[in-house]
Amino acid sequence: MAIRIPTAKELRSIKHYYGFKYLLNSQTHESIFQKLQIEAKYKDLSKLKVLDLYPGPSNHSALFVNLFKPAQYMLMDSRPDFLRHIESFTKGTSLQFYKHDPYEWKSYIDLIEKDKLFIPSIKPRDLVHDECLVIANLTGMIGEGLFMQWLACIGNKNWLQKYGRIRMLVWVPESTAIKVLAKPGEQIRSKCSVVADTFTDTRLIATTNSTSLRKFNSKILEKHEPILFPTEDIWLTGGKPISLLEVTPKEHNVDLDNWDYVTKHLLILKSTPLLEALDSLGHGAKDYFTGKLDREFLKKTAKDLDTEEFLYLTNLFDKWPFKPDIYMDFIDVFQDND
Amino acid sequence: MLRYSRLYKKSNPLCTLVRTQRSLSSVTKLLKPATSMSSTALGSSSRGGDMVFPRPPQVLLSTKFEPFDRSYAVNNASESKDLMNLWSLLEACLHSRYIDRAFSILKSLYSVKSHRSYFIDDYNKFLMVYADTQRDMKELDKKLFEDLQITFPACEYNDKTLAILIHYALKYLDDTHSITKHCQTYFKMNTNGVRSILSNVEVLTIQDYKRLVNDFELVDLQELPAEIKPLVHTPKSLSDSLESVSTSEEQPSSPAMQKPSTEISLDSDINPLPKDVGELLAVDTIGMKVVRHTLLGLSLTEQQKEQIRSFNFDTTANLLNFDKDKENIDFFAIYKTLKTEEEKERFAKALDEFNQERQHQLENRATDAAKERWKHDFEEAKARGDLSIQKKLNVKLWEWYNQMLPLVKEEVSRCSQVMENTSETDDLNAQERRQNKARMDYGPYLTLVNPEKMCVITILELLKLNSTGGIIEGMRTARAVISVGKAIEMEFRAEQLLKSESRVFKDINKKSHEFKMLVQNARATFRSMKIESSKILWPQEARAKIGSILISMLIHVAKVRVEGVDPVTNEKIHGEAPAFSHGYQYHNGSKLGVLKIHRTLVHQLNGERLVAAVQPQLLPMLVKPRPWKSWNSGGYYYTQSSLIRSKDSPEQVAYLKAVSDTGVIDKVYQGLNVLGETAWTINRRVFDVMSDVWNSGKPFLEIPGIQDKLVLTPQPPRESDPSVHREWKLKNKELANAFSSNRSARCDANYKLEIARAFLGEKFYFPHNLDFRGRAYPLSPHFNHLGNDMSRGLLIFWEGKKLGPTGVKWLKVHLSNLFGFDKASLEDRVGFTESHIEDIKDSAQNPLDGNGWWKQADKPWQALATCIELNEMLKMENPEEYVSHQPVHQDGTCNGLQHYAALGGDIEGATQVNLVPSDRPQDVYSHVAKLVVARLEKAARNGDETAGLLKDKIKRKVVKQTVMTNVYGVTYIGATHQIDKQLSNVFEDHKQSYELSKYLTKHVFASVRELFEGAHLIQDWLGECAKRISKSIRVDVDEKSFKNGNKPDFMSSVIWTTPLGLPIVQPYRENCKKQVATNLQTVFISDPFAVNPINARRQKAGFPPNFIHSLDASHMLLSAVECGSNGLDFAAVHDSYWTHACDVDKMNVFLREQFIKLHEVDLIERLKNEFDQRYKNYLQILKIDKKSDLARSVMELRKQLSKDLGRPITLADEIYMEKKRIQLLESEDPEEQAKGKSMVTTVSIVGSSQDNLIEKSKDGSCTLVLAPLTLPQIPPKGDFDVKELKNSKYFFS
DNA sequence: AGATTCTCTACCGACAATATCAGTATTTAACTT
DNA sequence: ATTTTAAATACTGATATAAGTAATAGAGAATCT
Repeated sequence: MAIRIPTAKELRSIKHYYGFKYLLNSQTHESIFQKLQIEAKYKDLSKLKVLDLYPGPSNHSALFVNLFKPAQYMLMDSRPDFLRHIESFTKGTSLQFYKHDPYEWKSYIDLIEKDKLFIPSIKPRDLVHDECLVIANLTGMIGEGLFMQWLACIGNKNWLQKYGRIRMLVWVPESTAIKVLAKPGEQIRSKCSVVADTFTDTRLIATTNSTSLRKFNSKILEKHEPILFPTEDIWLTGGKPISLLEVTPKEHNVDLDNWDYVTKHLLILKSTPLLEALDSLGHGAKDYFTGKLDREFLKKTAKDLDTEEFLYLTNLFDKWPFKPDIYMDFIDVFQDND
Repeated sequence: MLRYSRLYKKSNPLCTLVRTQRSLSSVTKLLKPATSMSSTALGSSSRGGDMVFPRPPQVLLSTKFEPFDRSYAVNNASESKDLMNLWSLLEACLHSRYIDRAFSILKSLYSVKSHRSYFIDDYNKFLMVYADTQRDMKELDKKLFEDLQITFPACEYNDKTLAILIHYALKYLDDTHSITKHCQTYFKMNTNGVRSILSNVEVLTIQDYKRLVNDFELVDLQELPAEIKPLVHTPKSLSDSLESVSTSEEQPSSPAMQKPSTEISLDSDINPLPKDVGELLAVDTIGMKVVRHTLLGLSLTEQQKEQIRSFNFDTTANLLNFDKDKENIDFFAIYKTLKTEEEKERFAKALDEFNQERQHQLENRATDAAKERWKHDFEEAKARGDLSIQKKLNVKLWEWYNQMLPLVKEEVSRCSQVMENTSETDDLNAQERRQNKARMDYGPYLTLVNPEKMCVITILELLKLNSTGGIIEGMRTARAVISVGKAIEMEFRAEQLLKSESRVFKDINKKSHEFKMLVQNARATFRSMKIESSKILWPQEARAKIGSILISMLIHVAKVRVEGVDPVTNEKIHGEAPAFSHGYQYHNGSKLGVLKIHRTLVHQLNGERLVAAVQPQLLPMLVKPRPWKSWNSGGYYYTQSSLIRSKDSPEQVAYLKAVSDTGVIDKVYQGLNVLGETAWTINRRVFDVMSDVWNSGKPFLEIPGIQDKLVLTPQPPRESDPSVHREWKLKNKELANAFSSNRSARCDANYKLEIARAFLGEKFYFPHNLDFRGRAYPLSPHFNHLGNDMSRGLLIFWEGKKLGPTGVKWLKVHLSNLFGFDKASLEDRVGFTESHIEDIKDSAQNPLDGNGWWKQADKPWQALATCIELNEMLKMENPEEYVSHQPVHQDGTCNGLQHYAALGGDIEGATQVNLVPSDRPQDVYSHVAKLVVARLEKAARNGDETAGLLKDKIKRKVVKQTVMTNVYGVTYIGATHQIDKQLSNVFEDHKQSYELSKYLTKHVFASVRELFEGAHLIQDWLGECAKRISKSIRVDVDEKSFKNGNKPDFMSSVIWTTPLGLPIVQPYRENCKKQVATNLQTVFISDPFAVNPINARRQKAGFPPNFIHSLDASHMLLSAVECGSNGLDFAAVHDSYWTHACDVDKMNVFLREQFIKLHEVDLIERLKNEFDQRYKNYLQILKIDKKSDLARSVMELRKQLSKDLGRPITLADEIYMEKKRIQLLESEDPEEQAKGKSMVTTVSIVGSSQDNLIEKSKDGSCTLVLAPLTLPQIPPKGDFDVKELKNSKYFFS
């Protein structure tokens, strides 16, 4: 039996959205799922476990269950204003609800290891996990930060990603999507797009049809052909546009600490030729690197570099006998004790 | 020249200046005429006798917002900012002799109309330099004529201009006739009398005066300034030596001539010193012989005499003893052994003479001294053939210095070329052209100090900043560049002062003591004048720029040997790496520029003693500080400091300058001078103990132990849970934090000990200045009597006084107080000490090996010092005969509340803070605790469980901090945290203790409020006033700040005058920082000249405590003056007053008298009057009920007006109209006055309404209206009469 | 006009974000009359 | 030589940065709709 999809009417009582935005148009959701080719990616839907984080109104959740009937569909949220709503509409359905804060790492440990309510199977890393899917909405204020941390988790292979390369469908603010999808050479190319490039295949599935659409990398738009939906479909109206990303983890073997240090520092001076920018890596970095790299390459800037080039530099950095202590790379906040 | 001005235009504020002119003039036109405001001053100031409360000077009460005083008489923020920059640049260009550019800057200055009347000052500066380079009188006359007639027609010469002409006439003309003719003409041209011309001692030299008086007889001796007179005309007894002296320039080292009247045998070893040091030194070396002679003439032991004989009095070689193994003369020990007053006096004089010279050296030759040390160590190492890989630090520094120097010289010469436009401009690429353009900006500043010094300064500054700003092995770039820039500026000022001083006094030699004193006196006057004249500070931007240039050069050359591991072969390899490296770090997503110091260098620095980094300019002074005479003249001799530490607020400075010379703040000067005149020395016994502890490297009391390098915990495996990673990061941050706070604590202690060591046996003084509320602070950082227990324990008075009967008692009380046993009666405190006589003896005799009783004290080091003193005293047959040097403290019991209680007249409150005589001291904290308990019990009886849970837990300690901070306006949430800190010791559960804290805080607040009812009403009143003032609008508000047709920016800060006449301006404004490009990176700095919108929140929160602090500061200074004039040595830490044990009773009487005197006047009423005057005609925005009649009539008028205007009326329009109305009302013309009276504006409607308008009717729709600013009524005062204080012995105890 | 979202959070001494780019303003040059 | 126009440069303001919101939570102001 199909689960009733919450209507806009019953959401009216919810006042606080904590800055979160949700797409409420079921039709669009349906075409999104279609585009995602869920059945193709998860051959055995009866084994599929879905973890839905910050589901909010949860109408996409209901739709998903109705469409694909996965083995398990777990919602996780803890925002007071949504609790009542989620509780009431999941009652008597196959949707499960875990009342914990998806922001907390501990919530996942509790869910999986303590309460054992949602147990992802462990899958080898040579393939994408085909029995587990994460759906999340990170359009709130803390969203971008959390998203970046999740991406880092893919790199680290920890958190949920320790069970295998678990695919994630994440709603993010459009600005975040633009950033993450930036390619080498672009102005907004930044650490997070390098992270996304290095550890994931990220596709733009759907996005708001807004004027800022042009800020996306045009090639990406062409290639991904995202579904466009009007601003009016977003609940709470009048807000900023949002986008849906499909994040598919890649297998990798990156020297993370050094890589992190190198990319972070180089991208500070992202439009400065490497010849100069490299010097900020440590005492005498310029001398070392100029001896190891050819002139043409040194004319490039950090924002032009692709994944491979960053990895190459990381490797060089690691081999540098006089490299600085990368673990001292933080600031000791001044605190008064009186 | 045209070319210059073109270039100049390109890169300088001139263009913006000219641009803004148009929009400006429209604003200026609207300003009230200058005359209208001075009439608003409070009555006529009948100043009689001992006026403690002088009327504030008129300028302070002007309703017109004047961010700058007369020379800054500009009322547009951006314009004044440009002016400051232009001045700074002019000064720099003149010093570097870029005449043409200077002239073009003059032209831009001239174009600023509002500045026109002061333009001549700038021109005079130019003229002096011009004359110096021109060397021809005819040219000079011609130039002046041209300039004043044609180029600057609106500018008129003044007496200083004439003085300049006279000076150069005397210099360049050689025949008597033409000199006489010229000078006569000039004198005739005077604008304010011949005397006024002659008063320009910074222009005319002693030689000039002599020639004018003696040779040409153009002026009478009586016309000369008082300080100069004796130098020109010397009394008979001195004329002989003077005669020989004045010719000594021609015959520099003829031994016969230098034989002075005193009978010191003069060896012929008068070393001619390097030319640039000036002739003064050579002579002073002889002076030092006099010192030695005088000292030897005292009745000393043979050993002491031998010490003195072998002591090198050459100050260039023997400044302060920073050498650990060397023992300087212990002047203090000698002084103590002297028996007669006469001998002491002679000794003091000789020492003072010696110290005068040393002070001079200390302030001036600091950087050279550092350089010499490096060189010395280098050469020593070279001689030993020991230039090994692990070089001594100083050897490295010397090498860096030598490599850096040519680079700096090169850059300086490039700058000069650019400035003089001699560089090839054609075949330059874009990069170089841009660089040259940048040189136009910083060039003038970079060429001011010689390259050698700049190198040394750069190196020293960077080393000093090691591990600051939260960077583990390095520093923040922004801090570094500005520090270096500032240091260069400081050096420049000192150098400049020294140079011009020796210019003026170069013709003088001095031999006899009396004559020397005269010269000294004249020099001091000269210095004051000179310092005042250089009021211009370098813009922050310029500092950052030159700082970055120098630092990047150092980065370029400074290399260290480093060790690394080849990752492939795993072999150790050696190499060379830059010692400094520029990079970035992130903090919460913000970038931060960082200058890293290489680890090997950091390790080396940690091993070194910190001698190298002690800023020698800002040490305690060896001679009495220069007395404060005006806002920027006082304190150190060559290092400029200002009376108040203004927080980058030109407004503060302007108000200060306005009163600086009017005499109204003389009491402030006097008070500060008393503080500065207190002579100190180091307590050697305590120092020895500390030194032992320090060298052991172990932690002891507040001295942390030596620590090895920072070891971070290893990273957990990558795949562990994110929370584990987070833990790891936090842990490391904690480790780093502990490490660096330990490091900085040890550094701090190290500084203190090093300075103390250097001053062992010396007599020294602390120059003071004020924070913006008027509280006094010593200028020397690191080590002073405001420091921690350690600093205080090291300090004793230089002068000793016999204890006498009361002294013995007070010394005992003092010890008891230091142990925290200070809530008992004085008798009991004496009892406390007497019951520990054995402990005291043990502590004094075996401080480290004994029982260590002293370590249990609240303030152990001071307790140790007092134990030692008591022990010595007890050795005396008659303890009362003991000569004590120990300062004894008298602390106000919650001084802020004392002032509040006096203001509010709370009887109960006054009793609790000891304003009322009592046989035991009252403890306000315990009392509040009691009140809280009473409340809780009552609540518990009514069935409040929370109260029941808490009622037994309320101790003094729980409420203490909150009661204390209550005066500072602690918020509910802040107090909750404080209490939670205490309660969490009792209650395990975090949540519970926080809940309880929230509950308890309410009761504590209520109790305090109950106890100090009147005080709190006043606190609220002050807050409300501050709020309204900071949200008020001046009628001639800057039109630009009406951004969106809405409210304008609020610009008025809270300003008041302390009882001592010191104007206080709260500096809290929004900080508008901007990015400024430098060589290394951009830095984010605020422009100190900018006038930004008010930060109303801080204004409001800050005013009550600041006002109270301004009162306690006044009280302290008044007490200081009183003590000073009664011969007491006096020192103070805000609300803790110190003097000799025997004088405590006297001091207590004085300070109570002064407190009464302070509060006899109704200070609150006085404040309100001042506010009413100052903020007269200011407007405020009110919310009134839309349906009220008043609102209706305002709306009516608005509708009418907007119909006339043909567009909707804005707030700006309303303000403009009101401005017009006020202008008319204040007009001289009766017709206009009448017009004003009949004029109706929205404001006048609201103003004339008798209703109480204050924000009523929250419900119902409201409308915003403009109203004249009104302040709330003063709350009623309680019945406490401050006169009761007279006999309250526990007021300060 | 009314709700929502920032911002602080006890005073003073005291101590600090930066790279990059789009868009606009101003200057310089290039060109025409 | 002067005026006009285009290109170049300078200046300003906006935005992104990293990636646990440090431990805490309520009042008051600023901003948005």
